[in-house]
Amino acid sequence: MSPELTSRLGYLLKHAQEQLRARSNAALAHHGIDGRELAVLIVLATGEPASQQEAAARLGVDRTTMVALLDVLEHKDLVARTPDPHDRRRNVVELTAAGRIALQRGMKTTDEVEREFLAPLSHRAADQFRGALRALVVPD
Amino acid sequence: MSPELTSRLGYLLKHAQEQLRARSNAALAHHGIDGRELAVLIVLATGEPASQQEAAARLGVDRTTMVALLDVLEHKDLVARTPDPHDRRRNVVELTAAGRIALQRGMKTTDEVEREFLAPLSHRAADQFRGALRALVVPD
DNA sequence: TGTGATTGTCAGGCTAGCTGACAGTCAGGT
DNA sequence: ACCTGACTGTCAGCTAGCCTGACAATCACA
Repeated sequence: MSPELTSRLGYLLKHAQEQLRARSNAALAHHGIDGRELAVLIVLATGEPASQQEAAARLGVDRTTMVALLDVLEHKDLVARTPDPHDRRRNVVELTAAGRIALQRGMKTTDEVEREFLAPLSHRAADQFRGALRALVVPD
Repeated sequence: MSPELTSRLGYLLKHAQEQLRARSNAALAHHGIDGRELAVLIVLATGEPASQQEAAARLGVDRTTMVALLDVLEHKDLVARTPDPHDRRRNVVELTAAGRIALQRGMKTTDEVEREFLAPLSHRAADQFRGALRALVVPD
């Protein structure tokens, strides 16, 4: 392994992300969802019922991307789109009962995957790593 | 921002990677290369002259991906492919003089970008973050 | 009323990466 | 010397993920 490369942040972040993504998706496959879909379920479960655009903004994706994401989740009966009576341009997107179950199981699964992924670090180092990442990503 | 989401490792890693990638590419654009291409230059500069396949392995990409990457870099006159006299199946890939200059400038630029990216962390926390990432990604 | 903004949707394009095939070349056994 | 199998670079074609630009329906407000 090239020593120069493994000290470049870009390389390390890319490969860390890719590796965690692969492991998460493999584990989540048993529940019939992937990491991106689980993230949508999480967003929809927190806070008030959201329009598609609000959900997209919270997740940090484009609203046109959210359309396809919800198409899949709706087809799996994990979320439901209903027209907002107060603003007929909007859809209110909510978890179904099956969606809430998938959310719980998915979170448990990815918790376990994260723990294994961070296993090379001490408990303390893992916490610091998480904190540093959050400080870098979450504004202010 | 959804509090649940910002404590998921997958979300944080993905957005950290994406943000650093965008900043690096913006800064590197002045030198006519992007982050992926710089990574190839780094790989080629470290260790002995490599075949395309060795370079691909060191970089962690597929050999078919390396073909396209080198096509671009060769067209920019930053690398040169020459047939290996000891094994005519192989190409020996090396940096040109312009490639070495681009490498130096690119590394300097991304060093600066990395520093800005890690600015929210203390010097000490940034070092620990780097170390943790390396421990997670680099095998053994 | 009507003018501009907003929402969900879709078509099309782009990037990055993979798989599978191919010709050319090498190595080892017979 | 030959043959079989493995390896190298290359290309075509596919997929996933994401974006831009357009559109109709709807809203807000002068």
